[in-house]
Amino acid sequence: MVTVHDVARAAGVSISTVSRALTAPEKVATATRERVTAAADALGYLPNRAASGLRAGRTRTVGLLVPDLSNPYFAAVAKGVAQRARGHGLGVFVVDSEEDPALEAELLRSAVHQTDGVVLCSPRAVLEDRDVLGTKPVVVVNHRTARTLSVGSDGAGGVQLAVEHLHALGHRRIAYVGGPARSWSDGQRRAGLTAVGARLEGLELVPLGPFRPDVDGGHEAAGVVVASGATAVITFNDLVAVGLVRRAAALGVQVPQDLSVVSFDDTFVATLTTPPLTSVHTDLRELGERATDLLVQALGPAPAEPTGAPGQPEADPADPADPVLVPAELVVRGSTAPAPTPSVPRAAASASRRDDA
Amino acid sequence: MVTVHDVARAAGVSISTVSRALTAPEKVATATRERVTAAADALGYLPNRAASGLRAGRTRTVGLLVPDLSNPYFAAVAKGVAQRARGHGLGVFVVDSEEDPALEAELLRSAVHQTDGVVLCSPRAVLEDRDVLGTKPVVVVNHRTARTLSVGSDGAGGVQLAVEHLHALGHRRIAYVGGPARSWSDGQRRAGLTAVGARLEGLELVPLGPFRPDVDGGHEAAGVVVASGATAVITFNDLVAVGLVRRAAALGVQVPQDLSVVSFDDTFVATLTTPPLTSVHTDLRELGERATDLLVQALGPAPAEPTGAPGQPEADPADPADPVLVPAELVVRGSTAPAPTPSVPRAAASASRRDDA
DNA sequence: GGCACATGTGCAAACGTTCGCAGCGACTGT
DNA sequence: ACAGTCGCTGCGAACGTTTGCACATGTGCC
Repeated sequence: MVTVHDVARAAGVSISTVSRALTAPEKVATATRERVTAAADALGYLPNRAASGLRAGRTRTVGLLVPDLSNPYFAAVAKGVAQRARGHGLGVFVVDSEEDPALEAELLRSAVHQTDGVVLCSPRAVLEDRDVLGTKPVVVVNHRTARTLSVGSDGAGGVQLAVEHLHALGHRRIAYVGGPARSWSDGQRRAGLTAVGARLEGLELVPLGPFRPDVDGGHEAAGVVVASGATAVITFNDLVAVGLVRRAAALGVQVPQDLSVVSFDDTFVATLTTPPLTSVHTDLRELGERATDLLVQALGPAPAEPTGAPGQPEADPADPADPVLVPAELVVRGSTAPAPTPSVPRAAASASRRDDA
Repeated sequence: MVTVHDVARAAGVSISTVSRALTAPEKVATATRERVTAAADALGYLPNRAASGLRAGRTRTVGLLVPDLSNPYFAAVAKGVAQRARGHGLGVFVVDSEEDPALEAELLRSAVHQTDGVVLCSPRAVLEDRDVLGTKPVVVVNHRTARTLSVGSDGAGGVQLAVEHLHALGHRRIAYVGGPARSWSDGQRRAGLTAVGARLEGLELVPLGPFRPDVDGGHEAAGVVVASGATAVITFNDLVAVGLVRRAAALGVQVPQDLSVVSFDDTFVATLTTPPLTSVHTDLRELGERATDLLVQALGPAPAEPTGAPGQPEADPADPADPVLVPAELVVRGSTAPAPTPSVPRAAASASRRDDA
């Protein structure tokens, strides 16, 4: 193993100079620096992370805690984190909590302990562990907490895009198939729903659920949606849409002729179904990237703060508890179509109401 | 931050004893050990990974290098690795090479340097870096090299299952839509193809390709497959099958009435299509787990070998260069059906030939 | 020409842990 | 009863790096 000593000997300087030449190049004369760097990569020197972490107090490693690494959603976020971390010269320590809240709490604690900060994805446990959260910066994805920074996708905005799209196609009665009750994302979307409901007149919005966020949940939702009399439906994610479309077909309801469907997430599943799904797209890689950027910013210039508030972004006037939102965009595919003609009278009624406004 | 010193003080022993009580419990008297462990988790002590890694020479961390973390295939393998590593008390340092061979080589080098060993998934680069490979154990997934341990899915066995299934349905002319030319997996499958071709008589096997291992590759393959006159086709993976089924339908060839399709991998994509795909399933989580087990075994009891062969599993008579194979199983769904009747004469012909044998 | 000052470099002390070595008591065999 | 042994524990030195401090040299100013 080649160490600073070897490089120092080769370059004819002391180990301090080597260390400085590589970590704080401006503190060293240009000629010396070049000699050092030349020697370093001639010998193939790579600094020992353990040693530097030990002395400097920061490990140049971030933790990434997800409920399920094999879930394409988290996998995409993880990729964003990994990519950005590498850009910042940070390593990624990845942990899978297996959807278990108790395990998650334990792993969070250990992850925080051996990294400089953690990106916590869609936490399943309520995080109240003050001593864990106080010590190092933690960025939470798809969740809001008073004590940490957070990022999330703009579910409210996404819902509004979806509703506007359906409205433009003439739909006036639109159902929403909700996800897990305690989910922040679901809350965001329901909030967006009421917001757009207040804005666009003559619209009847039918929030349903909670349903499980998978194909089976879609199966269960299908009956309720059909019974609701809605001509269009927005689903919590792609998988729910898949289940819903399939079961609806079994009930004799064709998509998109009889029922328009807009899903959330726009994973590649959306492109595989027949018809392909119109979906609210969020760039999950970007979600991971933004989370990492936020974390890096919180790590900031402070080399090692033993305690106290994690480095506040001083020029940012926004409440740090408000999640940074990654914008949503609507990708229109084959699962949405103009509202079926039988609903024309209803559309006419609502149009007249709109004239009143 | 709570250190061994704090625990030692609380337990009334020296720091050496604390260290031993936690890392080599058998070297310490039972009473003392209990006092130490009690003090340790009363104070919430967690050993500092950097310090222990520095002194002990092993980091208790494994590296995981994948071409694309957001690819569900690798995500599943990654989950297996993460799970098993946790079981062994190891951390996972994850790196995404973004499908770039040059980047992969560089990242491999750095990953090897700061972990105890690396699981390298489906390498895109030829790994010839002797000094990298010599120093720490590396387990390669889906690849065979002379210098490292490896695991892979039993593609040859999988092909044979697929062919037998199709043969039993009366198919006699079966195409194979191959993946990337240099791919180990593709090689395995072609080998399985010739093996089963030699075993079952009256069978015409039509290897095609290489094709890109995605939906577009399937699109391109469709025409060739239809032109080949095969009544059944085996595809390199699910996505290829999706593309193939879709384009075949456009050409007026219905699956499974006119053409039976068996895909590889059995990701959840296989369940989402219409018809759902008959697919050769490999437990990817298990692939990751086996890789990790192999790595742990190579890490073995040896605390820190500076150089030389990575600890050989002494009781294992098999050539360590032979990949450990994870078995494949066939999951039968809707994309396979009895061979269309026009091929009956051919089936009869081959049946008569079989009588000869 | 001497003084303050900036700039570049080296020395040595940490960081928290592990582990070789030695000491110390208790137990065993003769 | 005494030497030898063994089980348990503490001392202190590493591991490779960073960084405060001191020192040497060169530069500008009055």
